[in-house]
Amino acid sequence: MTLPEKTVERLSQYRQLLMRYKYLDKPHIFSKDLARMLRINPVHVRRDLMLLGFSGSHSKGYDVQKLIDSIAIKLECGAGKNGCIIGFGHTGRAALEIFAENFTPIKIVAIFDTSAKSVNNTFYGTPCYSMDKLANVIEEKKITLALLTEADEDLETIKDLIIACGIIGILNLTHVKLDLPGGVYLEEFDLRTAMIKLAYFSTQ
Amino acid sequence: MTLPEKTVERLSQYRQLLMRYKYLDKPHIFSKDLARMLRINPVHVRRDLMLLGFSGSHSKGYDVQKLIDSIAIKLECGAGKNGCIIGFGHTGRAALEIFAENFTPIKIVAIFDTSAKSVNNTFYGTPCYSMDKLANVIEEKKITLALLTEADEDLETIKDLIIACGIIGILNLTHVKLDLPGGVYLEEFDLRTAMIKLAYFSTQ
DNA sequence: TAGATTGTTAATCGATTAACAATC
DNA sequence: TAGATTGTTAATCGATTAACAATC
Repeated sequence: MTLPEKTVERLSQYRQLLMRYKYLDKPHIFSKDLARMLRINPVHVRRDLMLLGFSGSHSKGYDVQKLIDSIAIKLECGAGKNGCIIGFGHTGRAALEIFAENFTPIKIVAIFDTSAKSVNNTFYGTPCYSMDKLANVIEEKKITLALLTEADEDLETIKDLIIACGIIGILNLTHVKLDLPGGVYLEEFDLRTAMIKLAYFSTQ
Repeated sequence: MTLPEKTVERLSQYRQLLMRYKYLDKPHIFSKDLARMLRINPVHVRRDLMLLGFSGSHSKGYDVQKLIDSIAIKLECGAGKNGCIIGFGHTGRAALEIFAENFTPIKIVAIFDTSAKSVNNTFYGTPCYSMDKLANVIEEKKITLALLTEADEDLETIKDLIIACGIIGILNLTHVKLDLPGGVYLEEFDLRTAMIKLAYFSTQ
């Protein structure tokens, strides 16, 4: 049974937060404390954990380590997935830093770029390939997720190519709208649109 | 009357798209064509424009130039707003590039960073200041929007300071959750969470 | 008139939250 | 028992979309 989108978002955040919390050596946590740290409603926490199928205790709250494990099992589906970064400008570099410095269930195993300066070098241990290696590397390394940033090449062409090679999830950080076949999941974020929303709602 | 969030997002995208479309010298456009280019439902377009108070013609569709102007007036509230970037790592640089290369109603007029390499230089014409200038520059340049990226300093302290100086909209690109007083609008994007969502839903 | 399009309402769907029973 | 918390249902709210009248 598939979890709602927002529940998945929050579960991922509960886990991130609890990973740090557990060093406080408190073995249990109440929904209201978890909620306060994430600035959300405690009912959200309890409902999300109910959907996860995780139970707490009326007197002690939720077992921190068990909850971390339970979320990990559900979200990681047992094993980490391989991802790649396409386009190695500032956005691509920012993304790589985040994945290099933090434990996440996704492992970035390849970078693709057109610039001669980057190609054939490694960054945080991740090799950068030229664009014409896209198909080969994605297939060889069994990469299923792609983080798409502004690249010099035509995005539609890149998109068709990577989907043909086995990419089933794309995070599109460019301003270009992509037309995807069924079976490929898309997540998008457009900085420009976010700022315009901000400008509008901050003065309402 | 305040527009729904999603309508504001789409209006901003209609405008971006039409700015390019108008060079095709087609003075009018139908809702279905606009919708197809943005991969959305034509009803969305018509409903959004209804909420904007913009009318089309049954035979010709919508006047492109008039629609661009009408969205601009609504979203820009008459004048561009000043924004700043706090933290000038890769994320901050990626953002600056986007705002330098594209016309948007938001003008980035200051960058703040701790690194001696960046401070006192200008990037795409935008000056970079040291963090201790935050309060002064925000007040002097009448900056109301802030784009927050990972910085060395404590984010809670920065947040309290900039709100006291007049910031009313924050785009938080860090993984830290911010607690904001009423009257300050918040927009957030967390790359890690987005990738985890992608990993989960791409295999459902 | 027939066909295509706009404009608008009502139905549907998902996310949030109020309410409250059950439990410790 | 009283008080606090979990677990769950039902109500509410916002976003999407189906349906259709009005218009060219």
